[in-house]
Amino acid sequence: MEKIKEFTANGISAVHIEHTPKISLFKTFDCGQCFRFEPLSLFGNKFEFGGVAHGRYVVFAQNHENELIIYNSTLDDYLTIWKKYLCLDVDYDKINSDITSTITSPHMKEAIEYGSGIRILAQGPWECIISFIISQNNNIPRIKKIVSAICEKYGKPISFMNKTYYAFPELDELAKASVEELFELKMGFRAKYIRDACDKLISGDAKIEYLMNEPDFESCVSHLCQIKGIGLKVASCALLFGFGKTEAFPIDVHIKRTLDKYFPEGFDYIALGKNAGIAQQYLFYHEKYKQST
DNA sequence: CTCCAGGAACTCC
DNA sequence: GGAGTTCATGGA
Repeated sequence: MEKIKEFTANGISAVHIEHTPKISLFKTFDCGQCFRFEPLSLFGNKFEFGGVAHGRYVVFAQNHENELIIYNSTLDDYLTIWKKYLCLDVDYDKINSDITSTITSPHMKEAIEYGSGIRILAQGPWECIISFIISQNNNIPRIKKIVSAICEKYGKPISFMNKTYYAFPELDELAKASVEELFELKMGFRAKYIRDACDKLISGDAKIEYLMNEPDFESCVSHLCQIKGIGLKVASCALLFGFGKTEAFPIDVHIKRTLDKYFPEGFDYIALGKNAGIAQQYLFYHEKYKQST
């Protein structure tokens, strides 16, 4: 059972939660699902990650896997915003054992153990759509640079400890950008895709509300694929990370590599149902970061 | 120099 | 309907 205390650090309101479900902040913010958090060492904890989410600057910290410290947060913020954002209301132990019993390959088990503690963040739908359009044929450090450039140019400033951060711009803010202005942010051919996403979301050809309410996954994919620059993989990432549609199984170069290498007989992600996205994240993290053959 | 990065559109046959 | 090519950028 969680044990929660509020406190202040350097005049900043904070929350300390003990006995949390297992979570690894390092893996969660290092696994390539989120482009807006950076490692810090401000408050003397073993792991600290700061960034903007839900329109405010926040620092998540921990010293072990069953603990969480949140700076610039009240107890109420934790219960109403951050607990959900960090997916701490979901039973990952059960998900992990369900994955293991569906996919019996030893490699699946190894990937789960290696990625243990990863949580799929509940990020904003709109932010995810744009971020994963940027992600195509791109690498994570440069994706982060481009996304933060977008925020600095079009998002609202947020002040924290004498520094200025920027929120991810709302649709109407980003929609002011011309293709030429976007191109200046070094996103290359993706500029016209961002412009098209803004156009279709403003005109109503594409609707975030539709995606939130439509239960059929394939219908959501088709709906997103109307937008230029969105194919199956980008749509799957947006639906997984931005809409909580965990039946998504995005297949990128790393996943393709790992499926070829360890599952030559095929990988039935449909059989995983709502656990497919979490299994995918374990496989991705293992393939990308574990240094071995 | 070439190759690659959380791909998709375009152009051929 | 598949297979190859192109698209911007920057780091290795």
